Amino acid sequence: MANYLDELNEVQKLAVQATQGPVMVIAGAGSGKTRVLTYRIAHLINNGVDAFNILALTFTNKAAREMKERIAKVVGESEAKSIWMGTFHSVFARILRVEAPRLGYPSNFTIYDQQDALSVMRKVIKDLQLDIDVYKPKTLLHRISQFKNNLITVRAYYNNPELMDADAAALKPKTGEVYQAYVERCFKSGAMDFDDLLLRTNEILTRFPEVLAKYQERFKYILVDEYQDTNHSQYLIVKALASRYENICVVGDDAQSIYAFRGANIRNILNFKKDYNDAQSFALEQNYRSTQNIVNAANNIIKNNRDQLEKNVWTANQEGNKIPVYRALTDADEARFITSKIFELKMNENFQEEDFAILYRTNAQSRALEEALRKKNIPYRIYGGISFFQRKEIKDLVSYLRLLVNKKDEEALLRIINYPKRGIGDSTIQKLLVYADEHHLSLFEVMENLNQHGPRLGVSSGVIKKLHDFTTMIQSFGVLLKNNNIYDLGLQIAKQSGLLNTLREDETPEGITRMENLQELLNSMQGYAEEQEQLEGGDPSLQGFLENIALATDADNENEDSNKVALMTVHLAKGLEFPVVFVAGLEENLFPSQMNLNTRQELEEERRLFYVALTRAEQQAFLTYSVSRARWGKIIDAEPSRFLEEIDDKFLDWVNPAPISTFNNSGLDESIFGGQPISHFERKRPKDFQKKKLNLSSKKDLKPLEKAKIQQGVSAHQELKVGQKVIHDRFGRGEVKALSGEPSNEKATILFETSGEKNLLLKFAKLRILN
DNA sequence: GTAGAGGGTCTTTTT
DNA sequence: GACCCTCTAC
Repeated sequence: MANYLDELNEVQKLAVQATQGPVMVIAGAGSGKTRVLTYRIAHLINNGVDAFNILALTFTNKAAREMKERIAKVVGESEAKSIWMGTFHSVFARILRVEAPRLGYPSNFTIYDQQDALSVMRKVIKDLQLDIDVYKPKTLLHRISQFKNNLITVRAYYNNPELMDADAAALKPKTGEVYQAYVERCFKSGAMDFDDLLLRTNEILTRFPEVLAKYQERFKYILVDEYQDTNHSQYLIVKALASRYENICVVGDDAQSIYAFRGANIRNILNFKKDYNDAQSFALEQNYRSTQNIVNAANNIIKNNRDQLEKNVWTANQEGNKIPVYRALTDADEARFITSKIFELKMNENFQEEDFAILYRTNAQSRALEEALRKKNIPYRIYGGISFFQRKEIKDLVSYLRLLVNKKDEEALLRIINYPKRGIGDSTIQKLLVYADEHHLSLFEVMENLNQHGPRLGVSSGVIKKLHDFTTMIQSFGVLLKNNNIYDLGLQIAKQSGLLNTLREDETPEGITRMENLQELLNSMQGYAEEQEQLEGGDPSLQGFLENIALATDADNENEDSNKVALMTVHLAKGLEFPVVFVAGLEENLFPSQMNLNTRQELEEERRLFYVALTRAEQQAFLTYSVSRARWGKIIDAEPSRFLEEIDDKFLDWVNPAPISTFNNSGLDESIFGGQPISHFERKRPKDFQKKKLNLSSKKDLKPLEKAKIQQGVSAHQELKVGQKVIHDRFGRGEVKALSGEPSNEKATILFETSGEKNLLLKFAKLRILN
């Protein structure tokens, strides 16, 4: 147990041993960051620091859990348990359970997720009678999130002419009113959204010095992982808590800051030394994860960014293979390539499914990949997307539970008041809402006192009865809550509310899945209760369970140790590593995203994202792009990502630069650009062509021309002649027997030596001509 | 009060 | 192609 220091290199060791005062660790990709954090905490404890005085903030729940396990191995289970370790959101939610009443929130406040927040926002905009096309709920929610993350409260907003002018200029002069109404509505429901968890923590630490002092004393040693991704609100919390003892250690990598859209401020890490003059800093530069080729290629990419701290990531690992770059014709083709590579590597090199990850920029890209994986019977798991707890059937049952914990939770109530159907329709609900508002009551308070309020609602006695029945049912669940564990409670609610029956009636495959999901939720309730009961200081309560799932992410779902290919966005892959990584969809407007091309900062973030993607790979990386892709249900053209050209060709292996049957897109008027036929040249010297083309693409004004070349450059008619010998990836050698079809849809009849005669669509068949 | 059809919008990433 | 909203018919 004492020899953990021997497992560290010199710099790592110094970072672990510098226990006092502010410390910054800049940790390059794969440089053993987690190891340093883990051993640093262990080292603190071994040197007499009370585990109880340590606060460690991580980016995901999973990271916290894993670190805790590793620490337990060094210092023992019971010590490790006392450390406060978790995400900002979960740690401060826990603190707010105690402290939030100071701000008028109930201690059993609900945590509104994105869906809830969106739904509140829609109602707010409707209430204020604003044009929903101008006041877009999502946009406003994002704007308000920015306000909150910068500690701009409603009042601060109204005191800030610049912000108000900006919103007025954006034709949204009522933004302040929306903000205010949104905040009030959440408050009335006893609910906090994600940003509130940080904002309200800040508010409490600022307004109540005695509370601040309490937590400063408690958290004498603070560690923050992924510091480059903290936002201003998080930054201020850390700063306040650390200001007494200044035993703060931040770990991160500016090159991996990828959450600006969520308010992350890369300046926090860039300016750490200004915040703490006497800060020691350490740079971990040796990469233990990846091959030289991967590390070098990644360095090629990131050096194009202007805003960054000096560092030189290197590795002593073996050189490794070059990184294949595959040019696909369609997204399906891309998926096919990836899956066949997986298949091949599994067969030939003894890889397991779990050794592979397929990373992409947007969740929507998973579809084509899934289809291809299913076709080849390769087990996979998708991370992210719609998480389990966001599913309708799950949220329905959870809403019953939420209402039990917090009767003011309006989102929950409105979701279930008429689901399953019990004849309480929109007009009734509207009347209830208006009445509750006028009398400053919550909806449920009105419903609990129907004797008093019922006659004044202006609804029929039949409806009153229905409302009464619903209220009685909820109250009876409240009784169950007192006498049962949460699993039994959940089961009873599912039965008595009619949810279970409604789902059972639906015998479609989707319906059956929903049923299974509900069962899964109940299982997880049981699992949670059992686990927490065994845990010292555990919280087996319903409230604890709800908080847990509100802040859970998909990646946290430790779904047994199944052997599956992982599919996820690059964002989700941060902090993970895989022997073989595919980065798919390396196309302009996709990666980098078209939304992030407006400023240098945005583009640099996309570049960091690509850097993160590539550095996930240990032994082998593959990069793929497609010249056409289905988006918005339409097929659109695509050009290779500018990031590909940023990597030196000596690290890359262009797999199939120019198949003769180029995708021929008819959407663009080819006559505009004219066209010298360049196809001949392309085919003979594919690599040069690639290079040239990519270089061209960096010059903006040449883009249209370059595009035109891709589209009409290599017409199959120019290339293919009857009698020509060709080779096909799957069918092998053959001879062209006939050509037919429109220019955009040409077909060739080819007699293959082994597979017989085939009729192939040239835009999909990858043929090479044999001379 | 409900169900189903049709039409418009949207997707970049997430605690 | 998914989702949400609105409209229409019962």
